[in-house]
Amino acid sequence: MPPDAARRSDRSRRAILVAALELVEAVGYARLTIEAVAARAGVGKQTIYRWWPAKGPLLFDAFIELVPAVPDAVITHDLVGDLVVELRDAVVELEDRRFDQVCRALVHEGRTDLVTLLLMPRRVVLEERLRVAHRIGEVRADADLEAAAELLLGALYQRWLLRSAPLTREYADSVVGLVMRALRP
Amino acid sequence: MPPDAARRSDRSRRAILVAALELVEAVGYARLTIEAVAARAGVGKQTIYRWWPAKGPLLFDAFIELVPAVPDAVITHDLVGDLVVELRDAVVELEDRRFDQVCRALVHEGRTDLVTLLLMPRRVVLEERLRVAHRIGEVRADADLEAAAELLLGALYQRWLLRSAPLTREYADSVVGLVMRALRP
Amino acid sequence: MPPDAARRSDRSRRAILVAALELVEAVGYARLTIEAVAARAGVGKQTIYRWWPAKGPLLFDAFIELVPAVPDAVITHDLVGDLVVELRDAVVELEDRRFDQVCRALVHEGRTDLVTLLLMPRRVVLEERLRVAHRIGEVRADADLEAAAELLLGALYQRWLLRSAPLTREYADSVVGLVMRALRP
Amino acid sequence: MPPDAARRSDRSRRAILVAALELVEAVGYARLTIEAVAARAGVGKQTIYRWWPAKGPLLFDAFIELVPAVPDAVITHDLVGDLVVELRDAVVELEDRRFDQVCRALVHEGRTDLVTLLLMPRRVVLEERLRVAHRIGEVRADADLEAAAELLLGALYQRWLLRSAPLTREYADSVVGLVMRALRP
DNA sequence: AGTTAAACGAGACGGTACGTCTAGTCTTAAC
DNA sequence: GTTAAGACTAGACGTACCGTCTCGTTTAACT
Repeated sequence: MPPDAARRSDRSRRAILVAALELVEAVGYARLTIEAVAARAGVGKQTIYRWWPAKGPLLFDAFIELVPAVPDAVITHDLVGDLVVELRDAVVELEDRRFDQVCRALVHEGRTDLVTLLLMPRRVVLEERLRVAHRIGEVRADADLEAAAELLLGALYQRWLLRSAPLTREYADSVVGLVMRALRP
Repeated sequence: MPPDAARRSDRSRRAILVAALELVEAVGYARLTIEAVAARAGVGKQTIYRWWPAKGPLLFDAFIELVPAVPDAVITHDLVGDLVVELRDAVVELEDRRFDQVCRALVHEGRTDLVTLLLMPRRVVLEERLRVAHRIGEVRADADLEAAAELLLGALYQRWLLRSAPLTREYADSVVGLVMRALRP
Repeated sequence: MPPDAARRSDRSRRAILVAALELVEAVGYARLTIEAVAARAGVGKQTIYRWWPAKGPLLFDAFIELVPAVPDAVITHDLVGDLVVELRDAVVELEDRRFDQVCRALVHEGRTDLVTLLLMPRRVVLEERLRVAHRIGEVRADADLEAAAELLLGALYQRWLLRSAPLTREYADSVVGLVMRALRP
Repeated sequence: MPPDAARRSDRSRRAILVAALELVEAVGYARLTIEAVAARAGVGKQTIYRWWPAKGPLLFDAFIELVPAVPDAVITHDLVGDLVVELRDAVVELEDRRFDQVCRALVHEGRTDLVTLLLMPRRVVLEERLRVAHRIGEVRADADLEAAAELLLGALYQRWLLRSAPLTREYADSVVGLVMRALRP
């Protein structure tokens, strides 16, 4: 029989998500065990296995539920400034241990769906901002805005994942500078 | 006592590396166990633990030893063409299951040193090519070549790791196009 | 609060007892679970736990209620014949899978009270028959009839429980023969 | 691969047997878990599972190894006295908590083979004593000595297993008295 | 050539965590 | 307003690997 979501104990569900998030922050994803989550949540292991197929989705839910979502970017008259703000914000997010641990793990497990849900909002915001700029001629008419947004964030994400160099705010600035050169009319 | 490399059995060493590479290709990094490698190589577990501290370095060695290195890029008079060739080559490399599995795992384990050894050569080649172009004025005098090279590859690496979209040759081309706009005088 | 027997659903009660007996016959006592009984009876587990403290008493009730009691032994003028009939009857009872499973389990759980209720009747019948024989001098005046009855049945019960040898009718006969030698004047 | 008995750690083996016996005495067979045995013995669970298929055989080995075997009965000129001594001895054995728990459990699990190994020695001794008596005419020529030995012990075993009445020394005496009446010429 | 010390194959060991199972209790939706 | 359904806590189950630790057996360098 499949579990009956209607009868689900919200108390247990929340306790599990909280415990999972606390533990992933404390010991990291790799050393986090379902047994420890169950123990800390005061919950039977089966209750976790009943509702989540694996560590990854569990932590995804924990993150989604308990960590506040990124606010929409404000759109001012300063394109470069707005992009810089947005990228710096992304850097801050990547420095959050919980986001870092959960997201890395999902990447590693190939949970593209979940990774996308975590990362996509930033792309959307970036594209929206570029589209506004595009409409008023601040950006080349034939520019591929999607590709540009991907490039902006991709630069950060690559450094973040590969740890090839520190993820500084200056780096974010320089990426914006470089890409803007390619976008300007 | 530290192990005495002089007496090391080359037969066992090679058998281990071959077994490791075959297994990582067959079952992936996560499901690969030292026990399985030892069994397949016809070797005692201790012989592996004696010479490698962990799965990661073992597979790194296996990859380095058994997979042919990428040849240096030729430098022609066609800058865009050369960059495109190099990026397409990188895509081919990322599509090799063994490279993919080993490299992803090293990324995930934070073995930045080893990852760098695997990925850096491409950056170096790219920078060299850009430097030649810079010298002859094909590229803006004030361009940050390091950043540009990182951006070019970063675009690929991010898609590769995040699996956010397919890693096509067309994508490589479009990245070169975009970045070149930022580099031209 | 204690369960209120007045409100008890007789329908559920009977369904539970029937299911329990069918299951114990089908899978044996050890593999019988309360969960399975509840499922087969179309009853909630709690309804079982409300009225029975454990598997043992439940099966005891099931047995008592649904399996016909042993009839009183007929008393003829043939003492040895009567004893033999009675012991052979006991052997038949022990070969009933339901009796065997339930009774063994109760023995193992140390439910002496319930075991006694199941086995005592045979002892009583045997003692009665011996007492008649005693009265008419067929049995030694100073014989301990209780001990004799216990010995007669004990021989069977020990073989039954220990499975040290097959429980045949011949064995029953030989036991009667041996004990009768001790009882005759 | 089957375990290699030659490399077996005697230290662990003994620690396991000791722990098992202590635990079965402390908590009884049913509540004894392999996990607890492993923990108390300071041993990995796998080391138990490697060498024993189940709780039953483990405890059998523990009992056989650590509890002194019953000495052979002395044969004096006093038949009744010798039988009484032997039966009283059996009662003492049955009162040993470890023997009781282990043996009951083996009975319940239907491990007739192991039960036989535990109980048979007493039968053999009894039969030997009766055979001596038979040879010198203390016992009827046509007596079935096997059946007599079984009856003597069966009386005890049945009371022991059924707990139908206390297992006293007086009871042992009275059983000897009754059976002897059947055996005397 | 004989000695000897290290690496070797094998695999048992103490552990950790897995994912599954059953017991017995507690909760909820529906009749 | 009782009951079926079933989710819950608890914890043992038996398995898979971990990384360490002997065992005897090669193997190769130094007498």
